[in-house]
Amino acid sequence: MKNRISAKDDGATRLVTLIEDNVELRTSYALILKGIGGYQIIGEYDSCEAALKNIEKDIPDIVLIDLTLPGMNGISGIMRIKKLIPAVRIVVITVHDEPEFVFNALCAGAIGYLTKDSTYEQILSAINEVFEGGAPMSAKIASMVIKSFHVNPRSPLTERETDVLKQLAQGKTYDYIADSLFISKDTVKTHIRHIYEKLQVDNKSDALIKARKDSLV
Amino acid sequence: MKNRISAKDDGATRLVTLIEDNVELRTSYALILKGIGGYQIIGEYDSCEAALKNIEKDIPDIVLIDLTLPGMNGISGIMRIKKLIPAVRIVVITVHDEPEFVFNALCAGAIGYLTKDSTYEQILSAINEVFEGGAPMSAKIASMVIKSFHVNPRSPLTERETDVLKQLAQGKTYDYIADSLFISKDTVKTHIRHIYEKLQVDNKSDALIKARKDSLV
DNA sequence: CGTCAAATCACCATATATGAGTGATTTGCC
DNA sequence: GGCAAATCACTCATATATGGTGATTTGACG
Repeated sequence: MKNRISAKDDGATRLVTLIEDNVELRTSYALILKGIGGYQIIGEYDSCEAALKNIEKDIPDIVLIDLTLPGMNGISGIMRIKKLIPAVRIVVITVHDEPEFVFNALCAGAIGYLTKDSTYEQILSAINEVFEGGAPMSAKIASMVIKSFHVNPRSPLTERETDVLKQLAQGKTYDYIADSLFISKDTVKTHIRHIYEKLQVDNKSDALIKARKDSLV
Repeated sequence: MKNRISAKDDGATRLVTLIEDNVELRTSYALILKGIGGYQIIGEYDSCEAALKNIEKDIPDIVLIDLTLPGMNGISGIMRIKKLIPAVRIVVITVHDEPEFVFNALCAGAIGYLTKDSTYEQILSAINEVFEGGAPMSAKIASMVIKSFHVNPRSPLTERETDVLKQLAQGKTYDYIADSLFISKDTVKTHIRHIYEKLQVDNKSDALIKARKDSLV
């Protein structure tokens, strides 16, 4: 290890680990990276289990990983890898574009998410982007991610009611909300009553579930 | 309006509104779009107020907007525009890369976020990307957005405690959590006690604040 | 000028949730 | 054998949430 330079140093070799059970694909990825300078495949595995056995001595800078793998799934794999090497940058390459896969992978620690319709040029530029501090995503994924932030522009709630709901959603108590909005606890209660009426619920849990479902907060 | 074709039709002219108080920049953006086919500047404004007056008759497909503007700020502007025309796609172009600006703009309804160090090529390709269902972001912004999903891989909490905390964070009651995890309410309380000990807090609100701060959920 | 929605505050009553304390069993791992 | 994790039980006091009813002020809109 002493004669290996960290990828953070300028011009250093960037170490890449591949985790993909499809041999053809894995070989393709390896070829893309070998074809250009600056990258070295430090590990090639067909399962997370195999990768995890070696990852602490490989110490890759970046990991390209599929999500559907024999044995441990990719999401769990990402979590375990990040636990062992928090600084590693993990990019998902998968056919899956379902929200569960995408958001679970991101929460687990992925810094990029490419779908398998990506061209080799896109994959390569994604990897370069990661090293420049970016977070590459296929267009559809980026759109899903950004839209997950959007709040309903035509909420039935008033601005003040939304303020209150927002804090309820953060687990704040009536007292805390009253203080932070400079109103009395009774006023908070009135707003909450109106919120429940408008959302047609009769308790906090259901209100928050509905609020999340309808992107009201 | 009857002789105007919606941008959703193939080959139709794409209508763009610009909201930017810096005349030089605004003119540059206009020139970029005029220089290529398929785009038409339907509105050019130096404030949200001015844009909002005309937006319902302009009906742009896309809005390029700055965040720091005279009068109404860009975030409020985005919210109001989305309220009037929910289908419009709004792309922010600003110097600001602070989290408050970024996440507020995204929550308000922006589908893209470019910093002003973007090249004209990047701006143009971003606009095209929007029309292809994408969500263009500058590299640093994409990185901020994705990292906001990451959970701490070295949480002090056990898996089960994390399960409980996750549900607490969603506003669930002890009873609800007990049911959904198939354990007794007393066990839930025990887990919560342990969570409070580990996070060094003594109430739910503070636990959730700390959990969010440390990305534990 | 009248009406209405929104925001504000008050008081009463009850049920539930919460937190703190204490103790105990089982399981699996090193 | 020791330890951490997960499970469940019981008690007690207080905080919190919910429901009901009513009232005032403000600003917007026609």
